[in-house]
Amino acid sequence: MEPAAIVLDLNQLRRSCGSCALHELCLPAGIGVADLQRLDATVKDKRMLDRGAMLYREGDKFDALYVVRSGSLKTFVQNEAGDVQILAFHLPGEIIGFDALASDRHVSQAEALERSSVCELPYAKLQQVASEVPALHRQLMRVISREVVEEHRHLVMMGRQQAQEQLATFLRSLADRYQRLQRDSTALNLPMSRYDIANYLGLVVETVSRLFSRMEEMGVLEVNRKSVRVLRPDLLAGLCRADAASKRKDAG
Amino acid sequence: MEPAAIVLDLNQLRRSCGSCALHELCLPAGIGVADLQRLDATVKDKRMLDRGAMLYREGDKFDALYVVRSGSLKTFVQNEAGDVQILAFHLPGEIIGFDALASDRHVSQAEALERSSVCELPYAKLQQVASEVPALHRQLMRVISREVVEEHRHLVMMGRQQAQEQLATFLRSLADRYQRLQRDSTALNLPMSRYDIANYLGLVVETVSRLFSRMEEMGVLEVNRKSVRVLRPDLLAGLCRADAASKRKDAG
DNA sequence: CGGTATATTGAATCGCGTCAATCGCGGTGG
DNA sequence: CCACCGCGATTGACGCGATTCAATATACCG
Repeated sequence: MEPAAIVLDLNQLRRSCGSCALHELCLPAGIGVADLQRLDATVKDKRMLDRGAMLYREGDKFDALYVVRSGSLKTFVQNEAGDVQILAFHLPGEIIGFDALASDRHVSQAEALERSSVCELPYAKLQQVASEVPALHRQLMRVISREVVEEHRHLVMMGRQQAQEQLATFLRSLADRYQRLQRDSTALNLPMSRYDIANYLGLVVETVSRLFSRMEEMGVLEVNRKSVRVLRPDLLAGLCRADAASKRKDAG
Repeated sequence: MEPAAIVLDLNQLRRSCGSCALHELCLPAGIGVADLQRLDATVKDKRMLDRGAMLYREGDKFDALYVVRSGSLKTFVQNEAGDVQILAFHLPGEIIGFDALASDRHVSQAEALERSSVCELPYAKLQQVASEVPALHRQLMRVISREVVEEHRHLVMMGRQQAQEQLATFLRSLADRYQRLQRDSTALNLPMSRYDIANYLGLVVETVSRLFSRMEEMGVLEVNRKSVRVLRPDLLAGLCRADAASKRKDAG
């Protein structure tokens, strides 16, 4: 698959979960030191992905979950006609692949947005360790549940917000995750294209482009292609809320 | 909480998972007979809910999952301003409450759409049994994963389809679930209001109403308030697909 | 340096939301 | 049993926001 040189690099890069910088964001969170070693043993060597490389495709047999270690990925579904809907963008520390648990086959696809690395967690091994380490099981369930909650946010964004609110919400969620990663949450780097952003929000690319321009005029952002500086986080937060009653309050 | 007479009824109605009609759709699916008894022991008495009654609210402490036994519920999130987004409608055999696993508190709400009954699965007990019955664990993971996949469908519907396609897709998904329940999938009974349907799809109630009328004119449906007859399932299926390239094919 | 994909901007169109009026069903009380 | 009331549902007229179509600008990559 990859040149031998790169494979060697990977082996060098191999680290234990215990010493990983993402430790607290990742599966090990809340797991004791002793059990950590057992989890550690299940992690296969990291995989490097070039920009545009697929981590898994729809229909692929499910055999592992993946933790984003560096870089970023997008996950999406695609129908027969080729239409794509992006489900999420994934930053370091985030775990992907849960869609396949139901049917043993992936029903979505994962693609690297830039050169990225992931830790592979073979599910059979993971399950075995989890059966002996209850804390790991709880943690696994928590992580899936977080994904469910995150999708709720996506649904609210698409269903109740208008375009500008959506983009503001998207940027804020990105900023929040930057903060968790100890990055400067006002200096966002957008690894995905405008098309990706538009697709994720259920809009067309022109609308997204116009909104970036408008927010720049308003003095909220400073946009420069993939680099976005948040000049006024307070204003950005304000743009997320629909002040007027949006569409419907309570469906009694 | 409830009158004593009703509580007595509940005790009478108490059935084991093994003899439940929903057996194959519910948590027990794929669990051996021996283990079934252990699962069975964790199920608390059923709860009856009148139309409009809340099963849980946002912020409630998480202590159980629930299986819809009869009737139907809606789950939704609500922001500070009171805006509601309906996440899903739940028919018999479906399990709800997974949103709370992440934080030990519910982040969504569940309300009965009609007089309904649910089986309560206290999570502490469930976890204990699951730790001794690996098959149950796998099944639990599968069920959550199904929820993730179902939300993907909801996202695609909202993000890529226009109003008429959305309503058609909604009706078809309902018909599919009717079929699983061995009900006549061409005679749909909509327990939720037009407001609920509109909210679920990210539309306003007038649009939904107009679409029902239009589909009736087209000869696809026969609509009578809450009762909808599907006259032409083939046409309905056709309405789900956006023939034209909808917004964006591949976000490469 | 040229070719191509990505991004921005403008003008015209249209689908859906908003506002408003009416209908029809279900529950209630006289 | 019927008149009344109230809420959910339907229908029409109108306006706005987002898409569509089209042109141009800018970055990226060989």
